[in-house]
Amino acid sequence: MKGSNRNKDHSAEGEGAGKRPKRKCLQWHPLLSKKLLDFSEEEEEDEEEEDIDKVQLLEADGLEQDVGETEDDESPEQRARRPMNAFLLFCKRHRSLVRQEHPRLDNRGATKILADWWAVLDPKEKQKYTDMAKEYKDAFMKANPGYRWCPTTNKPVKSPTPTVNPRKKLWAFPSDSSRDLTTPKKAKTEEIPQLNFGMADPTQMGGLSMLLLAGEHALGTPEISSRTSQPDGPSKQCQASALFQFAEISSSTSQMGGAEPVKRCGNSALFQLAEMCLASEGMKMEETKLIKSKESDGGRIKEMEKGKEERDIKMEKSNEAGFQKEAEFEKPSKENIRDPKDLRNFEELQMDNVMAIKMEDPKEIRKESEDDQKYGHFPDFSYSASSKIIISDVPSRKDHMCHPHGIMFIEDPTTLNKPEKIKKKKKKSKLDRHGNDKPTPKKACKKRQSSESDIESVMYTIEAVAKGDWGVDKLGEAPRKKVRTSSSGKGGILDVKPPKKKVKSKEKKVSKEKCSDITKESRPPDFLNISASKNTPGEVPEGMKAEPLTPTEDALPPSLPIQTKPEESDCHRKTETCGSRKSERSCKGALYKTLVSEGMLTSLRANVDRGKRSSGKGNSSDHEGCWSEESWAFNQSGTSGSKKFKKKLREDSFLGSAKLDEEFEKKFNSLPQYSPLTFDRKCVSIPRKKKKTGNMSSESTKTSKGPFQSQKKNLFHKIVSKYKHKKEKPNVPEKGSGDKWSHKQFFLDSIHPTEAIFPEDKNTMEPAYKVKNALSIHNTPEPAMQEPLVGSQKRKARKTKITHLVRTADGRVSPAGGTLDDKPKEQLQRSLPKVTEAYCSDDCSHNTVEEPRSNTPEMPAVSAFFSLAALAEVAAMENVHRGQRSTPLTHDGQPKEMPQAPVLISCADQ
DNA sequence: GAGAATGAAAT
DNA sequence: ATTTCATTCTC
Repeated sequence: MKGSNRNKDHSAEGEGAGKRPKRKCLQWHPLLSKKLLDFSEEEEEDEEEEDIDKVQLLEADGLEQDVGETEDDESPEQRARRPMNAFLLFCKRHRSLVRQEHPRLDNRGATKILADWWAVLDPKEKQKYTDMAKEYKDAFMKANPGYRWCPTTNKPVKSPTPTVNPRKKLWAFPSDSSRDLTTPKKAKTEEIPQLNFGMADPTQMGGLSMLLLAGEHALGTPEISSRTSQPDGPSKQCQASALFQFAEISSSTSQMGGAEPVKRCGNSALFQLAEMCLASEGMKMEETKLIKSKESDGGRIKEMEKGKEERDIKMEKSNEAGFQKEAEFEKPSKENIRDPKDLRNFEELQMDNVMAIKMEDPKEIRKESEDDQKYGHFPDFSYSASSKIIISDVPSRKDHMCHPHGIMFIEDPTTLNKPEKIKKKKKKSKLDRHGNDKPTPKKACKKRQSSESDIESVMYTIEAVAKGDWGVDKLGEAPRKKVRTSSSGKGGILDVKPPKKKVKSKEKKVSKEKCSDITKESRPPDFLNISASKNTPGEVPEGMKAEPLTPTEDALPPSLPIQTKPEESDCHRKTETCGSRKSERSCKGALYKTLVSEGMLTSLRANVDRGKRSSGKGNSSDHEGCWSEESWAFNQSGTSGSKKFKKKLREDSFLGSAKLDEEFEKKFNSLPQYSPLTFDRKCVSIPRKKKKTGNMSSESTKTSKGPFQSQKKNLFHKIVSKYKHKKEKPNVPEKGSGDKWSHKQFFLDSIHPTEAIFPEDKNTMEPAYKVKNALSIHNTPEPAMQEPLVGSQKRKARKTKITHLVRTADGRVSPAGGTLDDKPKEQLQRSLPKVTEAYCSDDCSHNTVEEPRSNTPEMPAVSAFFSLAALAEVAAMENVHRGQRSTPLTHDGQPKEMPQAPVLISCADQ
């Protein structure tokens, strides 16, 4: 896609100014863009030359502030993109959902919807995003002290053209220094992998490096900067926010690329990532059953150094593998690259790279041993990062993928080497992990699980957890829940750290004991963990089933701890299965982990109980099934839209930015994601409120202003457009959307929200409604007052007006502006609005805790949690609701029911 | 490339 | 107060 862009860039560069330079603010490195492009399209070689050119260009641009912080190198590049604000984060996270819900809508429409959602979003939830944005911004600023937002006036002439590609999502951009290293060259020279390394390190790492810098600043510890003192870093980092950690990771990676890859690799995150990669690869290999498996094992083995039982076994394999490795070293990477399509190839490449690295830099590795200590601290990060990266790569299939992998590998190798010596310190954890890493292939799981089995497994796991069986230990250790909760409560960032530690410990234990096969299984857990970080719960199963490659990876982020137990059991049972594919067990384990991490477990447990009591399994089973399959898709996407996400991953992957993105994403993913349903309802109800205030303010402002007329025009225009959108929407909200959501989204939502899970997901939509109805109580506390002060008043005004535009039950649209209009609506909604709000899955969780604020007489205030009674009510309501739908208000219009009707209406409105 | 949203920063 | 630009991605 962006090839054209690249061309543009070049031309632009040459031509210079162009039309609009994007302003310096954009940080995008021309190099990166070019490189990326090159990679994708052409070969590595070009990159070098281009890079040079780019550099020059950059220099020219450099005038700007640039930031310099980092080394500069390319000051111009330094400019990173300005950090996203809360709203943007929200958009990024939910856009995919919106799109899914409303495929027809174009981005604009989606954006509008997102804006509506945002407007409706509970302050608490908003705050999460705000915090995240702030955190990121802080980190960013630290990293780039000199960074100016954008010099509005200045228009740096040159910069613009180069920046063109920008849109790719890079979060951060690279610190120059890393880039300077330009490891890429090395890579380029010979093997793709190397190139990848180089590429990845400098450019991609840049963002990370920035983060690192920020972290350093924040911490005040030189360590990071020095990198040498990495060991300290971790601990401090831990203290620091997740972003910082990311930064560290990135830095480590960048360093790798640059000067001393090996050492950095040694660093915790990288190391872990490497391990993860290896493990994952190994897993895949095993799946394939081909030689590859051997290789992977060898890689692992090295990592395993710690010398556990597994290690020994692997050693044997490794010997064999090693053989191949050597052979491949020389060229295999290239070949592999060519074949990128095949995942296998990728894996092989990665393996090769790793091996090569090890071979080359054994010395460094030793040095890194020091770093190993660090690992203990950060393992999680690395995992997540690695896992994500891998995923991205896989999906991409393309050569670009290679880059990321290469990077990853590099890190890994170093780490591997280090571990041997270091073992003493904290390796255990790592080792365990390694063992775990091997997790079975997701695919297998999927197939088997396909439907019932998965569900059963899930149920089983849930039950077990509830009982405290294996789950207990895990749970106890498993911080995930905590994390989740914390994340839900706050930002995901903080949460991240704790879990990591736990994971390691767990991992260690588990890994050892398990069989070699187990090792495979163990791997999945890692994935799970990752997923957990993100959000995706049921990933495993799905990944297993179809296109396991990309999806599976995403789906299964690593969650070490949990895996262990399941794996063991699995081992017993299914060593056989293990060979071919993951055993159900493994899947379960992964699932379990995921659940735990997500915080879903608790809710699931509750649901299960309910299900048993109240209705039959059917629901639960369905639910689970749905979960596994559909959830998976979501997982793939990462929390956000699956498809989109994949695409992104691909792009990112080549950029190398993938890592950064991933890192960022983790946190980003930690952010709650809300189901459309919740928003829809809210939108209906809330808008009004806003309208009141908003209208007032907006109107007043408008009137006061001179531009009023122009605004009017705009308004009109917007209204029209909006109306259009709404047209499309209406369908969605009701059933169509519901169906879509039903499983997938619903689950997703439930995931983040932690607590709020609705037992009867099977029907998804319906249940949700029910629940909502039941919950009705809660509701909109804030909305009333909320005034969208923020932003330009104009915008608000517009928005408010727009929002005002609401459809009445009749279906006609009434301009929102009129407060008067609201009345009728309010009356209708009165009952509803509250309910609707309450229903938001996310909100529900919160709400539940809080209490129903608004009490609508009608709806009994259901306590936050659904009791059986509550469920029953909901069910009843739902039935009623349905009835109404089919035939509007057939019943006597009991006051209570009325609310429901409004709800429907609201949906329609949307 | 425009545009749709919000928000933060800079002017 | 106003202008930029951050993200996303169709048209």
